[in-house]
Amino acid sequence: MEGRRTGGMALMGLRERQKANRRERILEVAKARFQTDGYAPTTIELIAKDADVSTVTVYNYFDSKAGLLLALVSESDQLLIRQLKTMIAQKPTDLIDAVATFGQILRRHAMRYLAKSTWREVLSASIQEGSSDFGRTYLELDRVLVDLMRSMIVDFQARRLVPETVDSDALADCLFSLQNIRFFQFIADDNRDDEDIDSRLRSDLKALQGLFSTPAH
Amino acid sequence: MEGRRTGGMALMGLRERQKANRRERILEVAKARFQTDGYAPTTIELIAKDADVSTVTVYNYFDSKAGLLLALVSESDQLLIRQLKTMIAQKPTDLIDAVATFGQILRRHAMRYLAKSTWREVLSASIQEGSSDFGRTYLELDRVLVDLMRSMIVDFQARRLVPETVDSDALADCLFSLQNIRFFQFIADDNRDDEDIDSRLRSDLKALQGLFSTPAH
DNA sequence: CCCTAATTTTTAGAGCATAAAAAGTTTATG
DNA sequence: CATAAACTTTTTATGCTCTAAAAATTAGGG
Repeated sequence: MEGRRTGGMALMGLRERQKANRRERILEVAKARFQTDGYAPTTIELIAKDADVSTVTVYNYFDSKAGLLLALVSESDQLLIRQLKTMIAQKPTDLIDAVATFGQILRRHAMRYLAKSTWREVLSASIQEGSSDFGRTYLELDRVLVDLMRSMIVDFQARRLVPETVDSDALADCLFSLQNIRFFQFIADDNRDDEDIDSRLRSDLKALQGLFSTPAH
Repeated sequence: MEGRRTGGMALMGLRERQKANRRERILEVAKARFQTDGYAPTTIELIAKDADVSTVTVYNYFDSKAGLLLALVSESDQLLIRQLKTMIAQKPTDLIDAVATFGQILRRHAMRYLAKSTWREVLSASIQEGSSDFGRTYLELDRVLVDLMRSMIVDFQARRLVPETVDSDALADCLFSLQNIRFFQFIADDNRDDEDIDSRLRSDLKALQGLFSTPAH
């Protein structure tokens, strides 16, 4: 999956090495341009010129401008995953807090990497190109994050802080999804800040707790 | 809000009438083309020719191709809202069932209107153009749907089927959001059918019930 | 009936994206 | 080591979305 680290580049033939080089050069200049000039003002032609390739080559590597962006984003996975694992390893005792923190780590990571307007392009593209190669790569990240959420829940269950009768798969998927749609809303609106979404997510969970804590009927 | 019914068209001057006519003509031919030929193959030039205006006029009225699509979608609101109100008026006794039905009505309405691939464009555009005029119009629909969900919850509370201590605003927003992200997933994947999502939504709610029904710790 | 203000059309151009042919390299083979 | 084969990249051409400006049209008031 993540085998694009160039550690073993010496083993590759020249052709492969050049290919990896071009790919990395394109990603590098694209990232720099997107961060400084923004997504829309950065033209493929400019990226191609910076990376010293033709515009068509950029398309050969990344299918589309949005595909290039998605490739860029999925490169930042590792750091995010590490941060989330660290949080889980600290054995939080309150699930609501833990889910809220999970969301917060995601949002802060996202903001450190790209501007909201650029993230709108990412989310937009991930829906549109869900069946293309690059769309799938992005969806893969979601799968990994759900897995992390599940491992966290299983850990809560092991400590008897969550009933063992609960389906951890379903709960992980559900809690991640809830967190994810709040992330969407965070990205969609420039005026929504981190705290805003944090309290929203907490009141979501409080409301659900209130709904189910007194067995209905 | 919904004052674009042309009932009072006789009161308008000729200029206004022509404008309304052009607008409706464009929407009409666009809808027909999107439904028969699909979104991508339908060019603005073709729509303009069908509606007997210039291509630039289409842009004057709807900003973009996606904006035209969003305008089209928000015209189908009324029927959807009526269907949801009918369901709520039937006083369902199980909240989980009711939320699942809510989602089902939404999905079936959507599928009656446009193909999944076209809906992907809609969702994609609604994120991207969240701050533009047409983006706001679409977000407005979400607000109306959350209101419906809230009225349903308040009704449950009046019948003592949901604790009155629960914040109905927060719960409505949360349950709608959960339903909404499952709608997103329904649209994103051509291979996901209605039942698939229905059971997913139900297991979401079951999992949450299981989480909170035994007060943790 | 003419003027003006609003609206549409024309025109030109930038940028994204794709397809096919041409040119250039790398790798494999004798 | 030269040459052929395989693979990439570049060139070239084209279609579409979208914007901006000037030019043409047309409704409505005096």
